[in-house]
Amino acid sequence: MKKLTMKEIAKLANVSQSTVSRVINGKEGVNEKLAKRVFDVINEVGFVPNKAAQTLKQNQSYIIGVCVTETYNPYFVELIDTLESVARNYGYNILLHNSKRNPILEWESMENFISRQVDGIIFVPTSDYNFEKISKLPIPVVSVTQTHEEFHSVGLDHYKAGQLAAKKFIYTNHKTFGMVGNIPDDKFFGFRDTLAENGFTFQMKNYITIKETSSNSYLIRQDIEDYLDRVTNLEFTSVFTTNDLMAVEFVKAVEDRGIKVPEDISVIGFDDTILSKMMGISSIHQPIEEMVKTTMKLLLDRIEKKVSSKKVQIKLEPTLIERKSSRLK
Amino acid sequence: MKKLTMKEIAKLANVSQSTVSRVINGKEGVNEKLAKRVFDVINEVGFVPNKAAQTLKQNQSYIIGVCVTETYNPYFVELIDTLESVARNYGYNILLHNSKRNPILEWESMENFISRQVDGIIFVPTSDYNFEKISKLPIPVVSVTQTHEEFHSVGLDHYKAGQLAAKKFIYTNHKTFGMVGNIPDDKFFGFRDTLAENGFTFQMKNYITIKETSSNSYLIRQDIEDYLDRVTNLEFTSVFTTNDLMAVEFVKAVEDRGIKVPEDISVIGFDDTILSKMMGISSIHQPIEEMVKTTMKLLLDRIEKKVSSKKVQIKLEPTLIERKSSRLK
DNA sequence: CTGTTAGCGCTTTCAT
DNA sequence: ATGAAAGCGCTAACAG
Repeated sequence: MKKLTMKEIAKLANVSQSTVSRVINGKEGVNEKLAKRVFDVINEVGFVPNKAAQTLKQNQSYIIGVCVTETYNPYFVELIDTLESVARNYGYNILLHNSKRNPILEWESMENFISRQVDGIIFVPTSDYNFEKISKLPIPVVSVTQTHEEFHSVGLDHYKAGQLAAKKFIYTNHKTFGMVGNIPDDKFFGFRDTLAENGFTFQMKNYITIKETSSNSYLIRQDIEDYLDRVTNLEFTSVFTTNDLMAVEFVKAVEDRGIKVPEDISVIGFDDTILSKMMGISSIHQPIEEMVKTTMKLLLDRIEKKVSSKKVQIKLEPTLIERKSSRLK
Repeated sequence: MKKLTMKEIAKLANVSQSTVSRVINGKEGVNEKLAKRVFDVINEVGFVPNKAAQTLKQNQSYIIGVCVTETYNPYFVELIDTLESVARNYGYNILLHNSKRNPILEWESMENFISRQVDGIIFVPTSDYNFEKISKLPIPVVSVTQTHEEFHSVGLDHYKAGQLAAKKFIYTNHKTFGMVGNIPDDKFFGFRDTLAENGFTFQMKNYITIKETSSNSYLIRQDIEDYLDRVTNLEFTSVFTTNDLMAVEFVKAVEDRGIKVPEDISVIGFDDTILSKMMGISSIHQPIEEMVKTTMKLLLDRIEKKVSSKKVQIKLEPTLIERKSSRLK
């Protein structure tokens, strides 16, 4: 195979270059015989048109820029995979970047996207550091996973997810509650508020903080061990974690210390990934397929119909998948 | 932010468009004052050059096409992530495709890569179905993970990996051996041959076949359960699995039937992913970083220096990471 | 040192 | 119905 241009195809088929273009793009009104001759040549030599030239000419690349914050958590991998499939069905390719929770890299990715002429951007924000700049980008942007007022966005209702976990623990007769997470977020507020509404108070000393920089199992485990070393014994019988990685490491850490799950403590994770499935840990399910389809539709509507209007936020419903890590107290 | 062109920057800075180009590309011999004026305008308005135009003009896109076969196995995710990091350090972006083990999709991806003017391709083959066509592509191609004579390729030495597992089992006094995998491959041959060299014969009835289409934990588990239902009791005390997903599902399946790991049976997995780490399963380690760096260097050498020559295969050394799933019989 | 100009491969208008 | 020609944004050869 050699790299070919339409000009050369035109010569081989003995037609003009614009005719080749018409044939390839299925424009009406090309003589059937000519069209066939062109197709034959194309198939024979394996010609594919140069998308850089098409992009330049049409001012549209059929690429969507996707920027995630990490891939260590299988949740994001499933998200990316689904995005790729759905985008492909619409005739788009994905340009994938990983900001690694670094706002500098995040902005670099955005510049790269613009530079590559992507038609739209789907991203998981690192923080609000670049919010203003990103919201001023000259192409449609949708943030995914969590909703933000600054963007079109679709995400799970994290507040409700917290409520769901709290309610489950309360209904199964737990009286003391813990959480594992980074800095308190909507999941925490939902959890805490629901406890409060039911006459319980969340004790901040039962919040196990995982450092923002603890991005893998080993580091998460360290943070949990540090907590466990400090408190000597756990003052709660139920715990809700911010993602499945934390749930897994929490379960392993306490079991190593002779505390039984779920006999001594109930655990509910978050994301419902392969990890919680494998380990039999209860988890809040993320409807990834629905989330991605909604996201893509939102984005393509802005790209194709140029619907701009005001920012829309779409919150999806969490559901709890019960496994063997949680039970009646 | 608005989409801008060099022409508009030129007007704003009151210079010619080629001067803007020179400044952006750091060419020598531009008056400092002019350069500063141009930079100021660029920074003020946030201009980034149109890469589609650059690609068209320079016939080089600084994109590398990457096509993997799946992302359900965390091994591939780590591979992709590392590829992205290393490529970025060299100034390249990654265009990611997933063939899902489907040769039709694989070839579509290759055509897309050519169409997008990627400078080179790194891929994990689905099968040998497209080998001939892919080896004729007009740009450098490297296959990764396993070596193939048809391509420049870098991969682990799978035969040696099989040897390693077999030796471990033999040295720890096992007398009966099993394997879990798709159709027999180099890992199997290394395993079987090493047993033979030590006076053992691998019994094919101890080979648990996982269907090629069983691409997730649930399906793998089904295949294992089918086998277990059929044989009533296991005729081996040691088993080597083709990847960590299989190892995990095997361990869970037998433990559900009251067989203890490692007391009753020793298990060695493959890939040394987060899964085996989490579950404490011994596994053959893949040196991903080394593999990716080697791959990228091989590819960039062909891209930049146009070193063509004959195909080179690079095989990396496997190592065994011992955890608690294997022990002395 | 800087500006003018041609041309990368394509789509699309215009002319025939 | 088909071809000729302009132009997308950029780089680089050429001219001054």
